[in-house]
Amino acid sequence: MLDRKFIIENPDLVQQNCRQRNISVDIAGLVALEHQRRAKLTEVQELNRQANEVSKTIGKAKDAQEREARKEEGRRLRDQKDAAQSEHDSLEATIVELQASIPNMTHPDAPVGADDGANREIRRGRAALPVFDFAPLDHVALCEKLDLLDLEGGARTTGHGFYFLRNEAVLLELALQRYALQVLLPEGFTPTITPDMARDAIVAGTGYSPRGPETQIYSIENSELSMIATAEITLGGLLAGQTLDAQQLPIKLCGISHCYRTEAGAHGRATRGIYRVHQFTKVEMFVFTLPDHSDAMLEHLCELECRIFDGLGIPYRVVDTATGDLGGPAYRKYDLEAWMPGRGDGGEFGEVTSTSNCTDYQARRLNARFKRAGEKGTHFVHTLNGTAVAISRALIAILENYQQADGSVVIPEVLRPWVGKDRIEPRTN
RNA sequence: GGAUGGGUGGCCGAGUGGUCUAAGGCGGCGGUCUUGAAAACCGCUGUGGGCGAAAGUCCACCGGGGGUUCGAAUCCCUCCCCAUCCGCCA
Repeated sequence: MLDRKFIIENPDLVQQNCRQRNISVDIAGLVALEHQRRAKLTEVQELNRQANEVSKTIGKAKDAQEREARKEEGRRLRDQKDAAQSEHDSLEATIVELQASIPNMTHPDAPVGADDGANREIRRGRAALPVFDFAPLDHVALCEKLDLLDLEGGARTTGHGFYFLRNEAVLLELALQRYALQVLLPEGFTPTITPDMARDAIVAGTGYSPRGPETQIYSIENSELSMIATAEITLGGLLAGQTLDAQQLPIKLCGISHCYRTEAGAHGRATRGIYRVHQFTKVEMFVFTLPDHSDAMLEHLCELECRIFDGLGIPYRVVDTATGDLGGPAYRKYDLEAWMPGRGDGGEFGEVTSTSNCTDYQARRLNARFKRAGEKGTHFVHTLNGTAVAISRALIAILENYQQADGSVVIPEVLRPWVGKDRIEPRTN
């Protein structure tokens, strides 16, 4: 959520930002409503003040008759106040709804454009695109040969979009988690395993809608809990409502969780295999910083993501996400797209990680603040999140890039200590 | 899941319908005194918001939400959390 004062004071900037981000919001209308609301608030406060004054005189009233007269006056004032208050509250509700639909402001260097076609490639990974002297398979075919994945079983027990991992796929999942931690722990991240469910209020505070037709989130019936779509939700929620000392920042967490996504509205873009699934495991970085430090921290998170994929030896490109393609909370976002030889016709890049600087947009809704010693008042922290490893997609990239002519898949060197072998051989039985 | 007791400012803790404008203490900040420090003494002390050029002033906030009342930290409902005991359980 943007700061309301900022919106009121900079309506043109905000309106222009909305246009660039493909969001239609009537900022002038919001400003007019806010002025009405403030006038109403002043009225409420004045009535409240008068009513409080009357109440104080009742205890000191001389006799029963005066007491009754004062009570009557108090009742009258409170009724007036309640009426004004409910007018105020409905204005407030309208404004909040509008305000929540306004996306974050945008980094001046982010490419301007309507959709992902305007995303700007800013970097390539160290590994070159693989050259195969045979026709490379996609991960579904590879998994079948190597007995790594049971999509039918997933569909039977749970539904389309769920899967069983088997054999070396399981070892790879665990190895990827350990590898990600190995890279992140020396960087000062606190390893964390978070709940896979969160209160709806926390889900909403992080910027996701827990319920409703458009939701990406599974919710638990007869409860106020939802399955998390990313550990960003629980890690961000961890400091909801807290006020930190400035010296405690930055707080760098890396959280391991399962992620559950309904993928509502994505059925038209259904993809083969485990590229788009309802459940996967992810190691997520989440950082709370001082406002001055969030730009540099975003670069750092991006650099860590690159380090992880360079270490895996997977070719990738980094794109600076265009204004029209940014999610609401992001001020700037870098996506890391890995080369997936089995995707599309002769290989395509597919998104494997994403890192965003949400500035104070998420913190405002979460009410996560910091305080500088000796200074009056508090400020909102900045929050950033970034994928260290989303297992299902990393798995696709590894299997497809490391496949060999004989149908085997070589294990990336950095994972071998945890997988315990160099290569996944086709099953012969 | 059941029973009981709790949740009050940065912290401890008093407060069962109206001088609560939340006692008292600790901590912190400023001052007096001192060569310096300590002690002692004096003053200050949270968050959000409205109006105002400012000084200031007003409103809200005692775990969250709702209710009763002219008036709620205090009474009622509900939810959350903590502690202890019991049951169940990997």
